[in-house]
Amino acid sequence: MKIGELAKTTGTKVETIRYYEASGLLPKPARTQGNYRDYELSHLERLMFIRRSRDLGFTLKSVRELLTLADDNAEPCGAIDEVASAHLLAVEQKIADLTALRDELTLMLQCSGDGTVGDCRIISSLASRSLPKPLVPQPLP
Amino acid sequence: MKIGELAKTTGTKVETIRYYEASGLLPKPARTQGNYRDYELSHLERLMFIRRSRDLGFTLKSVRELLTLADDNAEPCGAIDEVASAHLLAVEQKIADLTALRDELTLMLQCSGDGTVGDCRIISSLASRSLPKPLVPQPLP
DNA sequence: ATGCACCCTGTAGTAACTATAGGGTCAAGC
DNA sequence: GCTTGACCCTATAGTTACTACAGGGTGCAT
Repeated sequence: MKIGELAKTTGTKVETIRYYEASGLLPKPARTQGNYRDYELSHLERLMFIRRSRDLGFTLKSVRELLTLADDNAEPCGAIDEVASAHLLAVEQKIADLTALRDELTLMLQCSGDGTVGDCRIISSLASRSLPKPLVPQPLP
Repeated sequence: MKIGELAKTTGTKVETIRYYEASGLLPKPARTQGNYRDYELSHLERLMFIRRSRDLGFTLKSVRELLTLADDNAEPCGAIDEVASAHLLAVEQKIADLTALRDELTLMLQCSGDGTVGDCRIISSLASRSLPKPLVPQPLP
């Protein structure tokens, strides 16, 4: 299997596959007469694992860890659980952070774009540490 | 005001301030006899604006845009509103993506047992299950 | 024999910093 | 007058996870 086929099958870019090989995530495949990479099923499976882990937001460092653990079939499952749990926690923290951020942005945006920059609430809200005065509906001048 | 003081006041690292100057976000300040940067109040205000925007998740590209718009006091507020709204939308998308991701991770972790890697459900879930859609496609703009 | 799609290596670029190396400045204390 | 230490300077390289060339080789059909 040539690299282009592997790329298409796994939905990965050719350059990315070569990058994974260079960083030691994917073992070097055999080469054809013409120096083309020649992949086996095992490469396909490993690449799928990597892609799926990446889709779930694991860093390459974590993927490397997971692969090492997965390679040792006798290893207790706990270590893997730990990596995954830590990641879940990080994701939950990120969601909390972004939700707080969204709320603040929403508040900031309650001013509509009728006036000019001189009295724009968004700008003043960005300029000062705290949000501007609460929005009170006012008749346009 | 020397760079260290500015850094402390705004909660920014000294290197970051120099980086902002190098990338044109913060105007070059005057220099003292000994070639130290000498900042004014205007620099402090501009840096606060930048930091606050960054805290809200705006990219430096967006911050640059906001600063340009904010500098022109006659500019209608609409353009600023647009930048902020687009960002809010991106944040909301990111939250949705991460939430889906969290659910999948949670599901994956429910299968965790006390066996060994050989029959670890997390590993097999990483190895074979495919996602319906890319969950975390792009970083925030 | 020529076109084309594919493959190769190697390098540099992306975002937004952070971290070093190797030096200069300044005020205080002896 | 000299040293110590805290601060400052520039320039360069490293971080993450790729992506994009440049400049060339291979394989197959026409």
